[in-house]
Amino acid sequence: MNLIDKNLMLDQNQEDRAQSIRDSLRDAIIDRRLGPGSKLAEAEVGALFDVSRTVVRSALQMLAYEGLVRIERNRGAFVSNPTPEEARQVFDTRRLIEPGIVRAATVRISKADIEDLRDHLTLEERFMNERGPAARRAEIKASGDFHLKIARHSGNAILEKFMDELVARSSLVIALYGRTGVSRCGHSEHRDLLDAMERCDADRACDLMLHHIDHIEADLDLREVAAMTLKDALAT
Amino acid sequence: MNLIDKNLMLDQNQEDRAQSIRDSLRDAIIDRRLGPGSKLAEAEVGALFDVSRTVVRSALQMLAYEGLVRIERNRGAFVSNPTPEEARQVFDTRRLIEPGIVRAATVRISKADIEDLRDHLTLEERFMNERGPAARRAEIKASGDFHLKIARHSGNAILEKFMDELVARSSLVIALYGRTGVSRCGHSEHRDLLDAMERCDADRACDLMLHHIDHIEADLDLREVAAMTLKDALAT
DNA sequence: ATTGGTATTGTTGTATGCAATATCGCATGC
DNA sequence: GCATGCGATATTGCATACAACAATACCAAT
Repeated sequence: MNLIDKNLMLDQNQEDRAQSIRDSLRDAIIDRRLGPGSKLAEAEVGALFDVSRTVVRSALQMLAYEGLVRIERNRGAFVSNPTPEEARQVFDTRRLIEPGIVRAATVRISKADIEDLRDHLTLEERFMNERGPAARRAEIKASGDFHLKIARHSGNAILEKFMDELVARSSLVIALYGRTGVSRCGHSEHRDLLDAMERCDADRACDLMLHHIDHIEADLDLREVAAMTLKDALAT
Repeated sequence: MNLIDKNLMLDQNQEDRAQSIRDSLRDAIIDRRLGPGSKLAEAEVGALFDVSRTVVRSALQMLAYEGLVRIERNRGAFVSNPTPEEARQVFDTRRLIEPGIVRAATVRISKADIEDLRDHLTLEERFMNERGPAARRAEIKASGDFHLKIARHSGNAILEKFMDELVARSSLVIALYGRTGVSRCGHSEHRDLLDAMERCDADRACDLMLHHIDHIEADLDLREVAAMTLKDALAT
């Protein structure tokens, strides 16, 4: 018993600071408090979190690996601005894997977890009915979280990680190319999806998920964005 | 440990050194020159590549992010040894995304690229007919590369990255749980797959890919491995 | 012989210093 | 007025120093 207690204590005490900085930055990017292109200076971030640049660097590299941040040598880290092509790839990938996730989750999810998701939906709807940019951000965040919660019930940690990345990148894409900011129909679609899952109708749930992703993408305006620097233009 | 390719290092003069160290370690893990559980001490790796621990640390963190290395706080980095459950998740995920990759690649691939893949197949077969552990390693590496090359023709960089991770993790899994080391039927299956792609028969290609993945997984012995330390046993 | 405790050694986590590189401001020339 | 060149400034890349922690060796006691 001494062994176990000790291990638990250590686990709780030692929270990884780089990890928590990563999470904070990640949330800020997904919430659009940090827009695409924003500079993330090591010293500045370090001062905010009261850590050295070493730790900040580590956090930035994680974000770079999942594509939320672009690191340019000797220039620093910037919040990514995905091209329309990258945006398409994000949604193509989601179309490929989310139906499988929904199928797995439909089989495994419990009644209690369905209830939890229903609570989440009412939260989404509350944000939907509020006005203002803060509510808009909360709405987008909650909408992504719905997809992540489903992934968490797929029983597959790898798929879960992939979805983390895809949902985060989707948020960036919507920030850049979204027309209405978030599609109006999104939430009734979430509800229909959940209903199908509750009925254990996996085929229907997959179908709804596919159309849902299509609708999210249809709300984007993926024409090449105008203001491109010469440098970026030549980089392609 | 003879991991270093001096020529490669010289090529990368100004390029990102951490990246090239990551690639070298990655190859060594995939090639099983570094077996699951091996300790990767920062100072040791740094001495081999003639860089400071800072750079090594960055490389190790990348590998940890893609699941090839496990970093334990204050203890260091070790080559992962995936559990049977993780192994199943790797193959479940491959079953989910590789058919889509093959479908996309079948549409987009050119005649010349098909030829290139055919050359790759003859290489695989050569390794298959050789004896000895070096040939075995080369065979496994080439087999994974076949899947990666197809992913590279999907036209989707995100899927490509996901496949990089999945193929690397598969190699680890096969190293741990493989019976014959590499399935005998694998290469004729590769050839059949390529034939279907050449005929632009995407449905057939998807089907072949699914069965191919099943066959790889069927060659594994995923019963719980015996020798578990008490510490690991309590960690679950 | 085994357990428990303590000193020693080695390794990792983080901060910081220095060199290399990019960025910005300013002056100069056209 | 605008562009160009140059020096000052700021920021990153990397190595290293030191602190914190874990692993090991060693010794004493039962």
